[in-house]
Amino acid sequence: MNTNLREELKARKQAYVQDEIIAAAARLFAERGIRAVTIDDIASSLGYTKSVVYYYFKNKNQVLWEIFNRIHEAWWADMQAIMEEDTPPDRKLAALIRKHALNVMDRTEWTAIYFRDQSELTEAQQSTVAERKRDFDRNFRDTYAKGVATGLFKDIPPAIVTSGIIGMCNQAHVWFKPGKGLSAAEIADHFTEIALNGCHR
Amino acid sequence: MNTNLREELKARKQAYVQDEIIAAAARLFAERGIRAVTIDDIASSLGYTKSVVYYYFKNKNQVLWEIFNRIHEAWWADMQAIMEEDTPPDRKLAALIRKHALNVMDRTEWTAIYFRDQSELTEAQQSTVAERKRDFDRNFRDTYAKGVATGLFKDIPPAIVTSGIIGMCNQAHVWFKPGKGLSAAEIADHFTEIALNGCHR
DNA sequence: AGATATTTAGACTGGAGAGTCAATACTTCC
DNA sequence: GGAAGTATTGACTCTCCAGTCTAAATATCT
Repeated sequence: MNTNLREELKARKQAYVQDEIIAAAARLFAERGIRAVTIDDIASSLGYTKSVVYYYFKNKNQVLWEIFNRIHEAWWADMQAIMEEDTPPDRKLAALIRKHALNVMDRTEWTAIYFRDQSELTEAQQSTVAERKRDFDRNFRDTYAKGVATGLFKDIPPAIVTSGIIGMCNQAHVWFKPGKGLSAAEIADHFTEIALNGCHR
Repeated sequence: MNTNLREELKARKQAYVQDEIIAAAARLFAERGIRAVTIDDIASSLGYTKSVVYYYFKNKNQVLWEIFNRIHEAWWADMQAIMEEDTPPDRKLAALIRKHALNVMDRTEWTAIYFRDQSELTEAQQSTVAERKRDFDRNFRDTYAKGVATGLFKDIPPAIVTSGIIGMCNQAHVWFKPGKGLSAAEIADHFTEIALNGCHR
């Protein structure tokens, strides 16, 4: 009778284990790259056997794809929130940069996987990623272009400026170590300052 | 009798084929990542069989390591030349940025491999790479620090500023496509301008 | 308790690919 | 022409790993 309730409970429990597996996989993938990580590695890093992973995921690709989806969901939600604010281009750009820098440093593993293992996705998945990336970049670009139009920013091709700025943030995943040196927030602030200063008219 | 001459000729010929193999490997590695490229792939992209590659290289790792060495040699030589010039910090930093941006865009494959496949090297090779990277970064950092000391640059931790700037250049390997949009030189100039403007006091 | 649904273990298959080896082709030199 | 040195081939081995399958263990419900 309570079959609905049971299904729900089951789903919640499964979601929990899936999260666990994804987190473990992300750690390993980021460190060594997908191809160098076996399903056994993922499982045994959690004290499970391979079969458990295959019980919760269809195959290796699905684990990876889930990671990509989570990256996107998190980044995109944050970006949407900022885009909806009614602020002038310079403040909006500052917010975008700061948030992106923080996101990268908050989850350096995700960023590492995103850049390193994109080619391991299927063609279809890769197009989806490309599309999402276009949307992401466009928000940066449009914000910059608006700033140029209102005389706030230097008249440099928006695609170049924003690619540079986004790149500055992205690469932080390589060198940023939490707990060493400046905090993520401090670094994000510096980056924002440098970038805005750099393109301010 | 002309054994010296012959050895030399042989060496030159072998070096030529090795270059060919390395170039082919670099193209493939950059596109798909080391683990996804077989020795057969490399060989047959040149019309050879696997054995030819094994005739010229001990194993897959040596091909990769040779690529890393060439990246380093090229980048380091360029950097040395700039460091030896007797110019003020701001002009020196500008030259470093411009050159690095150009190097990245000139050989996007190399940069892709450098960032993506570093973990495929042996421990010892990885330490060597880390050491070289430290030297590379130090030149940027010291130049910036000098600029701060002479009041040219903002007083932001040099490691942060320069990591940001280097990152901006590095990431260009992901999106730069020669022949599309601005040229590498134009982009390098814009980056230099943005960066210098960004940290100028 | 016992029936049913869910989760885990472990053994197995099949394919792919790194690296080896012995045999063959091609060059160069005398 | 033939001997020594150089380059190339293709068949073979051996290991590793993704993914499957069956059976066992555990939890849940009545």
